[in-house]
Amino acid sequence: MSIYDTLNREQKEAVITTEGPLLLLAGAGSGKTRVLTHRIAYLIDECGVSPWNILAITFTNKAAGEMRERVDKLIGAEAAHVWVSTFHSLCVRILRRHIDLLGYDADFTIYDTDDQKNVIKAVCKRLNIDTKTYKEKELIREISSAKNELIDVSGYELSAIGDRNRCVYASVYREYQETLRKNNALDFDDLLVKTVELFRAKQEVLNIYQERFQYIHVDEYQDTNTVQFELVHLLAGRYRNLCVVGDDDQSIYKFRGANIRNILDFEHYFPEARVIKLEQNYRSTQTILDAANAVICNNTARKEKSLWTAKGKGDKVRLCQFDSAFEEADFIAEEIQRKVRKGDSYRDFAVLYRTNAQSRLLEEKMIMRGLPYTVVGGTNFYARAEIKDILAYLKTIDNGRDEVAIRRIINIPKRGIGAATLEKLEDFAELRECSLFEAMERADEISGLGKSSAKIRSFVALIRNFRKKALTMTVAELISDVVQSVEYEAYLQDNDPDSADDRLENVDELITKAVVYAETHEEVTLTDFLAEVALVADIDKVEDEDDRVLLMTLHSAKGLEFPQVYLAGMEEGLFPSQMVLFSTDPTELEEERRLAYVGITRAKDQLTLTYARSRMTRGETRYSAISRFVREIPQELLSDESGGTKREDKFFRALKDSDPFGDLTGSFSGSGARGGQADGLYRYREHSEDKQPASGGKPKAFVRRKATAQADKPFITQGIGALNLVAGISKGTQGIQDYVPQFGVGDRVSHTKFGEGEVKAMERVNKDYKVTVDFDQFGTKIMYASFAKLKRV
DNA sequence: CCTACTACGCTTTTT
DNA sequence: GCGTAGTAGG
Repeated sequence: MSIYDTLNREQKEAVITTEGPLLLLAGAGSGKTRVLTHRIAYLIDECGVSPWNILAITFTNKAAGEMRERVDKLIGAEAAHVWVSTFHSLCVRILRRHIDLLGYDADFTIYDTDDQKNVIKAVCKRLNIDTKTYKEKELIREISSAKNELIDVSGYELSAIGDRNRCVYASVYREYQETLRKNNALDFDDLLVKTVELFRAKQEVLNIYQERFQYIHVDEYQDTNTVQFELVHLLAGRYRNLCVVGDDDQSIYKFRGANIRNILDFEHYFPEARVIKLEQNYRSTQTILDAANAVICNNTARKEKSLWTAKGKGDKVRLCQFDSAFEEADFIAEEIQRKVRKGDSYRDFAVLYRTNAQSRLLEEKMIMRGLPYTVVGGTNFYARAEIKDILAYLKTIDNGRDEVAIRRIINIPKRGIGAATLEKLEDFAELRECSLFEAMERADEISGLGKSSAKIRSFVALIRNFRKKALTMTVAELISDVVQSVEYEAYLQDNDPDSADDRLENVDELITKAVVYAETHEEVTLTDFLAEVALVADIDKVEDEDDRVLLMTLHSAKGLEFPQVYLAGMEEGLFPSQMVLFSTDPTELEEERRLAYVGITRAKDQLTLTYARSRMTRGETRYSAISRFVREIPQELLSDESGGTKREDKFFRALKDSDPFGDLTGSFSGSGARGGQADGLYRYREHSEDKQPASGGKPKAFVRRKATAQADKPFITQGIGALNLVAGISKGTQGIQDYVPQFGVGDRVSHTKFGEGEVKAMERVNKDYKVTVDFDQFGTKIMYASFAKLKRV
């Protein structure tokens, strides 16, 4: 009995086809990760390949982590030498070693979208470009797609000749790229582009990695873009042992430059390629698969395949219609609550939706019923203002050339260095061709600074002092020191007392992350930590052990599976989105349909499609027809269980209706006219024009409670009183976490890092608990319940 | 230089 | 409806 006996015939074949290019068309739930991990095991155990020579590339850290774990389990300690990595972190590792050959320093910083926007803003100002006509977002997108297509500045300029608009883009692209270089920074796209540049320019470097990575695996190949394709192509150029795994039906990242042709034309690029299809699905019931197949077969650009399962038919796909999104959300929360009472677990459920904005209503209803849930996505932890502030300090300490970072913190907390002073510094820096920080160091050479001069001096001294400390302190200690030295807590309190506690917790969590990072990595440098932090996605942090309902976008859900799935907001104009409906490019609708396919195939046992006839979007109530994707599912696979709202007749009439938009929406004119009713959907203003004056401070914020409770123990009895319903989560933050302590003084609790201990004291601090725990091994620690994830034992 | 108010734009998806 | 960015006034 070997580990390979559990594989089916196609899977086995994929595992033993180790030499040459291999395209693995792996349908949803067909066990592709199993195949990949077994293939790696086979290479090592049966073919005598050194783990050192194996590379596996994924898109997310989470996927990389999972694969790493499974490979470890399969082959043990040796697996540590297999390189399992995301595209971006692979590139970071390579660039840290060789980027000096391209004229950057090895300690380059990585810019996220927020940083990019700041650079673009400064660039536009410098070039006198009106950001009203040329939107920053638009500019970023244009530059990003150019990079994804491996078009460099000169290439872009060439292609822009004769086109005024594109000439403006070209000038921004050039200036942007020069700014990044000056700041010794790379954006996400650069990480890939520069690696390709490096390989193309330096054959000797490419040789190293071609020799190193003799067997290359790429997961989610359908989502690769041109740069990634080129990167893989270059790496596999010598040995051509390239195994790519993907499903063209799950290609959903075109907006990010993913090129579906990479998978569709694989055999064209590699004529000697073997192609193996994995069509047996181990996840879903036949009914769910039939529904998925029925939807996806409306697409034209795809490789023919058909999923089947040995599982039975299972329940029908349920359709639930509601009058409003409010009722829809309430139904979902109510039903989950009911099912959990009957014995299901929270973690059995996922609610998937098209846009992040939809999470709001759902969250509210979950809170009202006390269901523990996690929202994946939305604002990334590392994109929060307080985290970015601290990271900007670290970046300034680490890389003095990072102007974006300096500008962010130069006056945070307020130290009297305002726009005017900053401008003088910048002028000086430009004149003397030095960095902004150098200009600050030479502040006494700049005339007209007046009192600011002393303030700048003390800022410079502050940063220098941090740099000195950074040599001996751990990252975590350095963060604490920064927070204390600049009196960041007081700054948060002054700025917005309501959110200060939450924000401080986030800062504490950052410290925790630094500690964990140091524990799990050897010889941690500040540079490493900052890079790690820059490349973390939200989905990476979802912990499987947590028993909570997951709310997320369809995009985030890819690769996951749940016994029971709700697809909410199945409406024309929402899903498929309006943008797509108005696009002249029919492939966009196909991408949207693939998204539907991804959503449907997440469900193992039960799939529920919900649809609201009216929905508030951007302050307007919109009425829409049922999604065409629902209509593409054969009626015999559906059952209407609207949970009490008896509307079957009308509902099915709408479904059967030959008018593609049913009787529920108004005229649909694709005339291209904007606004009003011309987009085919009835709209009207819900609110009277004479709004209440915004006196009395803030508009009534959504009532959010940063707590949940077990369904059978309502939160009130947990000691979190009704007062806590008052808005806890403030601007910019999201991701409501469960922290109702399920323990009290005297209880034994366990902590992920510190092990077990006894609760010595608990103190209410605003919306949180400060818990004092005496740990068996680590002594007494005081921590906030909200993020310590203490569990009673 | 900082604060408070207004106006705008946003919502498709994110490594 | 909400958050951000920009502007006017202190």
